[in-house]
Amino acid sequence: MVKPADLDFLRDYNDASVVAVARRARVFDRATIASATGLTPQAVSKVVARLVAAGLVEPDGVRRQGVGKPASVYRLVPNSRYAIGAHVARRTLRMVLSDLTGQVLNTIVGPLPPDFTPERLLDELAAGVGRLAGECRAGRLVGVGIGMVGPLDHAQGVVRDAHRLRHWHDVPLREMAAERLGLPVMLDKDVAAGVVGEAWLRGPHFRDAALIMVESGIGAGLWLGGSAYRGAHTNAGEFGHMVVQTDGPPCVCGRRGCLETLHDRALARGDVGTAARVLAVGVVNLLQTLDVGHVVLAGADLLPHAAAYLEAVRTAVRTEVPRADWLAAEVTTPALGVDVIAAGAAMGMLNERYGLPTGPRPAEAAKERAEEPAEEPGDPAAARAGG
Amino acid sequence: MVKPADLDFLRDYNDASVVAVARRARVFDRATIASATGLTPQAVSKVVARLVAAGLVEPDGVRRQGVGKPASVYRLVPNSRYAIGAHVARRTLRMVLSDLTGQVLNTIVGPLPPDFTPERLLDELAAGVGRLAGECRAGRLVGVGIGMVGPLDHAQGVVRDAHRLRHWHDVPLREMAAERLGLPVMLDKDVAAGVVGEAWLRGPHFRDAALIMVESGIGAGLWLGGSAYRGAHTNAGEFGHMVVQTDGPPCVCGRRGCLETLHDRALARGDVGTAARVLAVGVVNLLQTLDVGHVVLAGADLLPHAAAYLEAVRTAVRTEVPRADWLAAEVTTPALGVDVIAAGAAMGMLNERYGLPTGPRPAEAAKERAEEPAEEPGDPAAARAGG
DNA sequence: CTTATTACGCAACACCGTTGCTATACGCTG
DNA sequence: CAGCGTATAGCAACGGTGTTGCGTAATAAG
Repeated sequence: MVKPADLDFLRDYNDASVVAVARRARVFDRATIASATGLTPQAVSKVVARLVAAGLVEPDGVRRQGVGKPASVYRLVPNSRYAIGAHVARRTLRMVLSDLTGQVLNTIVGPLPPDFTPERLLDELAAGVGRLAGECRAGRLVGVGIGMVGPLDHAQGVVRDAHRLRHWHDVPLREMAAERLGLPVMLDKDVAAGVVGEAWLRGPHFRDAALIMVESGIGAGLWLGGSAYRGAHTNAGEFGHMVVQTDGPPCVCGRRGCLETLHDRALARGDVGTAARVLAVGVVNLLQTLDVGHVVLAGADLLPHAAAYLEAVRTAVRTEVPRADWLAAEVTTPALGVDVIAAGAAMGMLNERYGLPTGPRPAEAAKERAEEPAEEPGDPAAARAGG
Repeated sequence: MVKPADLDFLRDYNDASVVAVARRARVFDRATIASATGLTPQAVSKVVARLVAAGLVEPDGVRRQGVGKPASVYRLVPNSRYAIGAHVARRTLRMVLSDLTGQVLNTIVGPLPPDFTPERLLDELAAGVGRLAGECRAGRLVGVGIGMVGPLDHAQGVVRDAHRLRHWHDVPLREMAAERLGLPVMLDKDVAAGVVGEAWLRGPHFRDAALIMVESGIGAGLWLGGSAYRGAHTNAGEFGHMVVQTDGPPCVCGRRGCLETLHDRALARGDVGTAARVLAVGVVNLLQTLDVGHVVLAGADLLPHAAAYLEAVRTAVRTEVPRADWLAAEVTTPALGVDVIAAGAAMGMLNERYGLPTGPRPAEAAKERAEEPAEEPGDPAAARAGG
C-alpha cells in the first residue's frame, strides 16, 4: 500500500509544478517555467509536450521580446477539465462548477429541508450535478468535492456526526455519492475545503494560513506548510471550542467559556463589536500557536458584518501580537466570497489530480518491527499506485 | 534556488526511507525493507549497496528461517555518524553526543552566567564540542544542533529576542557558531528541536504531535503531518500566550489571562493541581484545533511533578474532548527525559542529512507573474542541490 | 548580407527503479 | 546421498526520468 518514490512520482510532480505555475498566469513560456520550477528548459519542453498531449495546455502564439528567436507561448486550457463542488450546510446546498484554473463558472443554491436524510442529500446532489455538468463536455469532469460540517472523517469519507443533523452518524457519504453520481467524490470538512480553495487561488506565498468560518458554529480550516492540515483523525479545526474564559457559560461541548458560545451570545444580542472582539481573541491565540501568515474570515454569519470583523481582528493582530512587525499576518475575507466552501471543494478535487502531490509517504506501519521478519510470504510484487 | 524533482531527489528519498526503517530495527533484511517502503527487493539491494559504501550500513550475517536460501541481514552502524546537540536554557547549557540511531552517548551539563553574552555562549559551546567530539572519530560528526528559547528565526538562523536574555537581539547565532566550531550548525527553538527528537525516536506513527514544554514559560513544539511545523515566520509554538481567561491577570505579553500567567501563578504558590489543570485546558484547546494524536509533556518545571500533570491532562483529554473515543490522544512524558531538547537538536541535525526530505519545494516566489517574462537572462544552469 | 542573440528541439547520456532470469543455499523427501 | 521445491541474491537488460551537447531557426542590429 505504500507509495515509493519512483519515476512516476517524478513525472507527476513536475507535471503538477508546471500546471501550478500555468494556472496563475494567463500565458507562459519555457524560460519562465524553467526558472520558476528549477527544471532545465529542455525538461520543461518535455513536460509541456505531455500536457499538450493531455489537452491541459495549448500553444498560444509566440512572443517577440527583442533580439533573438521569439519564445513559444503556451496557456492553460481552462475548459479542459472541470470539477463540481458542493457546500452542504445545515439548511442550504450550494453547488458550483469550476474550471481548471479555479474560475467559478456557475453557481446554484437551493434549500435543504430540516434534518435532511442522506438519501435526500444524494437526490439534491444528483440533480445539481445534472444541471451543472450539462454545461461541460462529458469526460472532462474530474469529480465532485463535498464540503460539509463535521465532525467527519476525510480519509475514510465518512460523516461521523454532522453537527445538529439527526440522520448523520457514521454515514459513508463519499462511497454513496460516488456510486450514485458515477463520479469520483471527495468528502471534506467545510472549512478544510474552503482553505484548499483559497490556497489554490492565492498561490505559493500562501503557505501557512487559517480560514475562520463563522456559520452555525465556528471552525478553522488550516493550511500549514503548503498543504491542508487535517490532523491525526482528520478532525482538526474545531476552533470554536477553544476555551477563552475558564469560568464562562457552559457550551454544548461540555466545557465552559468556549469561543463559540461567547461569540454567538454576543452576536445573538446584536453586539457585533463584542462578537468580533471575541473572535479576535481566538485568532490571536491561533497566531501565537501556529504563526500563520494569512487569516481568512468567512462564513454566512460573519460576512454580513465583514467590515467590523476585519477591523477588530486586524487591530488585535497588530496590537496584541508581540513583535507584530516581524510576525505580520494578513487578514482578509475570502477571494471567493460566499462560494468559498463549494468552490474550495471543487478545487480540492482538481488539486487531487492536478495539484502537487504531498510527497511519497514515509514507510508506514506496514512493518512495526523489522527485526522479526515476515511470517507470511506476502506478495513481493507491490502494486503500483496507478495514476 | 528552487529544488526540482530530479533523480537525485528520488535517490536521496529512497536512501532516507531505508535508513529510517533501519534506524528503528536492530537488524533488517531485504524483504522487510521492501514491504515497508514499497520498493522492489532489487531496488532495496541497490539502495543498501549505496548505504554500505557510505558506511552507514553493514552486513550482519544471514538468517535461516526454514526452507530456502537464507536472507542477508544488515544493520545500521550506529557509530558511523554522530551529531552534537545543545540545549541553551536561561541558566544552563546541556549538551549531548548522539549517534546515528538517536542514542545519547554522553551528556554534559553546565551553568550559564546570568545574562550571558553570545561570545560567552560560543566559548561554552566550543568547550563542550571539544569534550564530546573527542569521543568520536573526526569526519563522522555531522554537525551541531542548537535548541534555544525564542523568539528566533530558524530559517535565517538568527535569534530575534531570546526571552529574558538581555544580549540576544537579532544575533546570527547559526553563522557565528558554524564559524567558531568549524561544523554545520542548525538553530531551532527549543520546543521545535524537542519534538523533532521525539518524532525521530517514535517512528512513523508519530505523525501529528505537540511537545508541551514548561520551563520558564510555556511553549509547544509542533510536529504536524510527519514533519516539524514552524510557521510562516518560524515562530510557531508560543502556546503559553493563549488567552484562556479574557478578564484574567495581565501577562508580560500585554494581554490578559494567558495560560502561562495563570499556570505560573498557581505553580508559584505550590498549587500543582491547579497548575496542571490550567495546562490541561490549553492542551484540550490545542487538541480541538489541531487534532494531534500525541501530546508530550516536558520541561524542567513540569517533570518534577510529571505524575500530577499527566493525570490532569489525561483526564481532561478523556473527558473534555467530544467523541474522545474516536479522537484519542496519547499523553506521555518525553522518551528522552531531561535530554529531550539537546538530543532533539542533535537528531534535527541528523534528520537534516539522513532523514526523509520534506519533498521538493513547489515553485517559489522566483516568479511572481509568469506573464511578463524574465527581464534579466538569469543563469539557466540551475545549481544542483549537492548531497 | 553578415553577425550576434535568443530560443527550440533532436539525440545521446547518466541514472533511477523495474523486470526477467539465473545462481545459490537451504529443508525436505525418498 | 541425490533430487526437488522454495526462498533469496544479484546480474543484465529495460523503460523512462531529467540533463547535456549541439545543430537549427528566427529575430534585431550593423
